[in-house]
Amino acid sequence: MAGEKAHHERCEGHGHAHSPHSDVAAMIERARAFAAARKLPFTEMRARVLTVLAREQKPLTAYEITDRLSLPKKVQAVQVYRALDFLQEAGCVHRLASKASYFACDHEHHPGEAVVFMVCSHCGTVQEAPSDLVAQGLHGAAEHAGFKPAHPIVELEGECARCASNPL
Amino acid sequence: MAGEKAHHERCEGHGHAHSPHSDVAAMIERARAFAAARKLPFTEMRARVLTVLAREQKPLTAYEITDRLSLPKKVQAVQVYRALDFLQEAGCVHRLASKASYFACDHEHHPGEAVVFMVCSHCGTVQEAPSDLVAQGLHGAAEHAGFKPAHPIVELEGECARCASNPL
DNA sequence: ACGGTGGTGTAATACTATTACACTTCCCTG
DNA sequence: CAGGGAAGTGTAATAGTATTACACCACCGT
Repeated sequence: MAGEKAHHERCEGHGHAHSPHSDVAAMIERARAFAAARKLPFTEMRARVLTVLAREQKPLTAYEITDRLSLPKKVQAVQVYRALDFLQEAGCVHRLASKASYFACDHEHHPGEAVVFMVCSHCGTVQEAPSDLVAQGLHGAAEHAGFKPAHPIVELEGECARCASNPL
Repeated sequence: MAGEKAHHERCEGHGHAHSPHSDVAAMIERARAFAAARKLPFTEMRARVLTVLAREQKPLTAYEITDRLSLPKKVQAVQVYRALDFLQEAGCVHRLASKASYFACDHEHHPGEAVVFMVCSHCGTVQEAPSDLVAQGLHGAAEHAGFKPAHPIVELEGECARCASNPL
């Protein structure tokens, strides 16, 4: 558990989904840098989708994003999906498989890392936490099965600290 | 890793998704026992859905199951979803969140256990492997965040041993 | 000017999952 | 054994998620 703890320490600041909105501008900047590095344009649509997600604490479905962007002019879901594809490749947005929804992420992920998405079933917020133990477990299971691992999905449904203490 | 290995040993026989079809009858029997324990009927629809999944090595979508069951008489998706709900509660079927599909599982899962679903991106088969390390990692991440864990989803996309050795 | 890569806008469609309701079966209990 | 309730079925309709197709546009390099 020692390595685990150290890892958490190193990553402190992560997962505080309730903080105001952790610097939307910085997230935009990160996406812009990714685009520049690949010589791809960081278009207005991409910026608008990322901004909507970055302002929200909770994951949104593609259609919820579509609705929020449909003023002043109606936007089609397919446009949002295209932007989401880009933003996911950029690592700025993750898809929550269990809810078919998307949320912004404000920090880098490293290859080989396993990140746990903790989803509150009460308020819907997501906290991310990297876990070396989970990564080792995945690696071990794969090795034992002769399986060549690529992309892990680790989601944990439960109740966040805030909701547990605010019975409401 | 010692505990991990022991766990694997104890569970040997798991995850051999390629074996003929690991005793459809036994899976039916397990579902029947679950139904009996709850004094619920193990109906024909439930048996048909489970049989289709148990014969298949790969996950199927609800609509693929619907198609397979639509002879001699057309079946509606909602009937399949109802049977799937029951079978999931019985622990005989799992949902693969990353693919929105369902597959049969021929062994018991224990509370607190974390099971990795290894999904081959080439042939689509799923192998299951419980991992104590993953369970510990999830628990640790949750504890660190003050998060009360309920239901974990752990899926690992990659290439299975068979596909890796059969380049085709 | 030209061609190519990549994005946009629009429409249509495919795929996944749920709700609603009328009807039946079974059990159990009074 | 009539009545009532829990649980399932069959059917139709609808909600929600994601993709395909295509015509057009903007930028970049030549």
